[in-house]
Amino acid sequence: MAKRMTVKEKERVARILALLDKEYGTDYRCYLEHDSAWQLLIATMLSAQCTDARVNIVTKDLFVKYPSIEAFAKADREELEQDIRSTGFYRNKAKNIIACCQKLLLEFHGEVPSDLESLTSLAGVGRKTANVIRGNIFNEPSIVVDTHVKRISRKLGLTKEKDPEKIEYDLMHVLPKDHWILWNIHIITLGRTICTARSPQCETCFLKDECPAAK
DNA sequence: CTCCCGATAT
DNA sequence: ATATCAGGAG
Repeated sequence: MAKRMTVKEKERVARILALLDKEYGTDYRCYLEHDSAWQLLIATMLSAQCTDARVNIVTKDLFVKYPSIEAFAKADREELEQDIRSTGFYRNKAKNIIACCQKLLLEFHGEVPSDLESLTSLAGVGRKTANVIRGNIFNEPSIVVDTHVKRISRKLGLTKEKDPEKIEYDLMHVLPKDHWILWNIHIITLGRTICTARSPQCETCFLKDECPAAK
């Protein structure tokens, strides 16, 4: 995406946002169930290459068995691996969760930090997971580039990049700040229902008139 | 770039 | 059978 948007492109983006707001509302609802910052952090770590529905099934029991950061920090690695097995990548995820929680206790007083640098210094926490925490827990305007945001932002012509960090910067220029957090939720909702990766339903999509890929 | 990996839809 | 799922690290 060019650094400067034309007036017409700004208007198109505004129409897209209005259509999304109209269809899905502007209430922010996180798809990963949690009742604390550290729970959302672990749920998001588990969500790598896994559906949010599966993560919610696993975390329902997981957060009963491990009710605190301390519990995860001293967890038996092989036992935790089995507890989270169905989310995939379970060896990496178990190792990362334990190391992450140990570091939270040792270096962050058991509190989930709010800045990008601290968050991404935690094992298994990359830019995407860090931005989920910043947006959801701390209400910091942040763009989360996951598989749906990547695919659909490119389809809509809002970026031509493939690198998530470059996509993030493009979207920061294209989207008004008050829609940064909402963009993820709306695009994920769209991506799970209409604009799926395997068989997008362009004919019935409410964005088809604004989407270059629908023609 | 590769590897990690089970569950599900197509 | 294969592509895909709220990615991250080496």
